Amino acid sequence: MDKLKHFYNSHPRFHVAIDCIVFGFRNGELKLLIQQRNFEPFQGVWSLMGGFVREDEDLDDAARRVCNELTGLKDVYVRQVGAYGKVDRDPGARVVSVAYCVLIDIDRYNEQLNMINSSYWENINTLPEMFFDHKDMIADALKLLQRKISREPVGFNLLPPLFTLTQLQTLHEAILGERIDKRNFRKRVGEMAFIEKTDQIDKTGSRKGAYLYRFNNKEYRRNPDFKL
Amino acid sequence: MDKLKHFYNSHPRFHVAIDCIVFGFRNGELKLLIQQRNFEPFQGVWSLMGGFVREDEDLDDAARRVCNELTGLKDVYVRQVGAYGKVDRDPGARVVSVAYCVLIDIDRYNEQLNMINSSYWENINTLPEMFFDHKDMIADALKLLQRKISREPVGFNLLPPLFTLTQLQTLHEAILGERIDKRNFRKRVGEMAFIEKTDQIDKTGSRKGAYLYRFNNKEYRRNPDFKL
DNA sequence: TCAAAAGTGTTAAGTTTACACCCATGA
DNA sequence: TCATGGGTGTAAACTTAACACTTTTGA
Repeated sequence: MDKLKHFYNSHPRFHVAIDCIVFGFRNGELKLLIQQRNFEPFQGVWSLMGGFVREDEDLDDAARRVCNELTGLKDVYVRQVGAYGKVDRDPGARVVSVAYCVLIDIDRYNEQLNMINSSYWENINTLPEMFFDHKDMIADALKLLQRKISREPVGFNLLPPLFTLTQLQTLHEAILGERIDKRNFRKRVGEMAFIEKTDQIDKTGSRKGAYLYRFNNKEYRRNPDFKL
Repeated sequence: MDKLKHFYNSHPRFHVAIDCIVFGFRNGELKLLIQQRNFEPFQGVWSLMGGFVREDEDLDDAARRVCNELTGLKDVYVRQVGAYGKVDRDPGARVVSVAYCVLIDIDRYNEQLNMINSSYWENINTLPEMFFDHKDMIADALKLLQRKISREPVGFNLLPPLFTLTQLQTLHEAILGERIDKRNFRKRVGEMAFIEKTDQIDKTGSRKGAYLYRFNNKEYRRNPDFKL
């Protein structure tokens, strides 16, 4: 067994960090929660929300914890994007970061956290310069999201429990970066029984008002045919 | 600066390993290169080909090095699958593994390495029980490969420089796990100028002989429309 | 009364699938 | 001469894309 210990000890050890690409959707815009570093070096530089993995924590659990610490939210959609391990990607020490794509309903986010964390929501198309490889992580997370949004019901994690079809369509447009035909989009939504029309109407978006819809996950699991 | 050091030191450090899912293709079968552990604990258990990341090495470079050590090959297709970080996934120490999907032309592999590494090529459908989460890594690597094979010219990395259309089709079938219509497949190949017919004929696969084709990467970059 | 967003079907174009026979060769 | 894999085209089914007007209501 000592031989075993020696075997492991002969190899280096690195810090392992989590970086969260936290997506939100508001006013037809896809936004990211980013943070200003409040310590040297690179104080003031914008970066993703992150934290270190603990000794007794699975990677995925660490991602959920870090995400919870930064947003105050639990039961949030969290998926791994990948590992980033350039030698000098962190100025202070060798750090391997595992990036996670996080989708939240921005209405549930407590804006006061922005004071505490020196963070804010920035439109994904107008991000400032960012720390080392964080732009790469964001690009990869966005690609992941673009790939998933049309094949799995992940978009609903970015919307409130009740949403209009215009909101849903605008969300898809913001993620895919292209316009979608309204009638074709609604035709496809209509074919999916798990996107349920309620009898409630949202009047904030127009004078006429629009029906509110709901994602029914039980119904989705019964018949998971998703294509948008 | 000391404050900075202290900041990093207050967080734990882990071993970071590379695990290679090495794919090969021979006799119409998709195969994986797997290895029998030659040290305790779990001596004799089958595992992926792996190694530890060094202090002065990017993750991707480590993957290429490990892959080179195990196959003797350079300039090989290597793509990250993801990071695997369950607390107890390695019995000896906390190890975070980054899995890499590796595609090689099995003809270039020196079979004598199998003696040295206690490794062998096993059909992907008849793998033995494997070390901890290695089956998960394999499943994820295969999904990645399935996703890519129809949209990018990655399959050619698994074939010799000259190949018949039947070989190419059988490769796709093995990766996707389903039969493909011969005429439809060849129609699509015919539309892609970068899959070039040579005037050479392979007689090993049939009495009649089949034309050999070649992937032209320059031509592909000129007009990268891939859809198989 | 008018501006602004909601809602609603049809047709053409393009893509995908299904399908069967002849050919060339070596044994 | 025959068994084996190589090579070839067409038509139907399905999917996707393009397109414009009416409705409701608050200001």
